[in-house]
Amino acid sequence: MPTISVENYLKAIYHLEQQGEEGGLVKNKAIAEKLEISLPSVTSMLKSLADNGLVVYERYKGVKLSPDGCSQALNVIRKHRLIELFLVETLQYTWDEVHSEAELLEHAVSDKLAAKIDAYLGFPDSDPHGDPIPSVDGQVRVSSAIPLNQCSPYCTAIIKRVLNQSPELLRYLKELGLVPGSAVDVVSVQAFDGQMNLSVNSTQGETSAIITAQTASCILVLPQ
Amino acid sequence: MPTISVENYLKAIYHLEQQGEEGGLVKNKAIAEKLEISLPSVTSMLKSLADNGLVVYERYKGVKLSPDGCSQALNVIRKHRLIELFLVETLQYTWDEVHSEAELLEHAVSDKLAAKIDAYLGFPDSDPHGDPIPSVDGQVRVSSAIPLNQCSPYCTAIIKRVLNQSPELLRYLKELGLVPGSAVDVVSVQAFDGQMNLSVNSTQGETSAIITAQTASCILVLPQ
DNA sequence: TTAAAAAGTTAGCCAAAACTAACAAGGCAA
DNA sequence: TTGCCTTGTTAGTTTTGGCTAACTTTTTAA
Repeated sequence: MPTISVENYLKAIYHLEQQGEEGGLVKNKAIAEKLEISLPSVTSMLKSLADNGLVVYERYKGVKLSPDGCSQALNVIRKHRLIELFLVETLQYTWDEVHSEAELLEHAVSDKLAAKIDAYLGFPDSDPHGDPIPSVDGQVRVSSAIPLNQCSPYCTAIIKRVLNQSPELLRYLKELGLVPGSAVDVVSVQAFDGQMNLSVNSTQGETSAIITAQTASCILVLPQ
Repeated sequence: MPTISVENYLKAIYHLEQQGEEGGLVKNKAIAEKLEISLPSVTSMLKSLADNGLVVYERYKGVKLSPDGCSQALNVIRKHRLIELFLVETLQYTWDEVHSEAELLEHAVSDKLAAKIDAYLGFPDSDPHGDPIPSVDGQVRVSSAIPLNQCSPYCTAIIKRVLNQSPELLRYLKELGLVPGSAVDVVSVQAFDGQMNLSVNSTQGETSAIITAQTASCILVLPQ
């Protein structure tokens, strides 16, 4: 069984692979920053992961997950997301609280418990942030959702996912009704800084919101 | 925050203090056996725990928990038992499966999560085995229940607790209806080996069971 | 093209928590 | 009381996974 530390590295590498360009290696620096660990520590861990066949490591270039490493990463991410949804569904956690709890629990939940949670929740597609829940065999549903800041005025779209785990941001978005499932109309976009004026149709009714391009880039939507 | 290893030592010392005589020190050997760890490892950890004020350690004699160590032990045990009950209540775990899951999860559950589980379960007194759940401030309800093997023929009693986490034994007892809440009548006791012939009144109805004195000693009952 | 900055590596260190081997203390039986 | 067996301790090693300091490679910008 991999250690907690190994699981965290695999998860970090997986996430960084997702956000980097197709086929590119993940840089050591990026891992160091994500895990808040020194660069030499990363180098030494990558060697060890490579020795164990979990990553393919090219000196001075970076790493990518091996098939084995990828499936282990997905198993942890699966648990993380199942836990998040479970905490919201059963214990009335809010979507800004669950990430940090899941970050600890993901390493202590057995495959059996994950399967029970999955069944209890009715085999859900995604967690409270809209992040897809990998299946037991490592399949991840892909989505064609795009960042909201790429939408033009008069565009109408449904929010599918929020790519940020900051509790402050999540509380702010919830306040504005900007949560998965809500519909947004792009009323206008500031030419010079991309600030967006939105009309939001959420469970809280019809409201309006003004957010920065930066914030909008974390919100993935499916234009209608 | 204490490490998982430290939490396990504190928990083991607590349990051994409970089963030893009042005021006696817990022997290093007992800890080593309980945690399946070598004696020198125990010695060195006890020194470290003593340095951190978690135990009072007397060389060559043994240890006892300090007030601080005791409250930390109880906090872990509280989480363990809440998790056990939660798994049974929400995810249809059986009482023989929960101990090993809780053994891992107890170190990853935050105080906040424990409090939410506690509230969700309606502030329960005890876990599925009848073990008392310590309160947040470290209070443990005491019970006057006695081992079933100390009961005489014609005695009628209610099962309060089972002092054993072996899945095999637990499945066997469940089969016989010997679970907390069931009523037992002692029909007869073998003079030479203490084997007990019981009449059991459980949710499965009226049945009979023959168990060894050893097994009976794990079953705590309140005579009526 | 080249020098400086950034990123990556190596070497060496530390702490936690395990281990074995060897020695010391304590307790029981003859 | 003595001697042996059990228990406990010390000393020294290992593994994991961090760290800093110093050096090397790669990238970037002048």
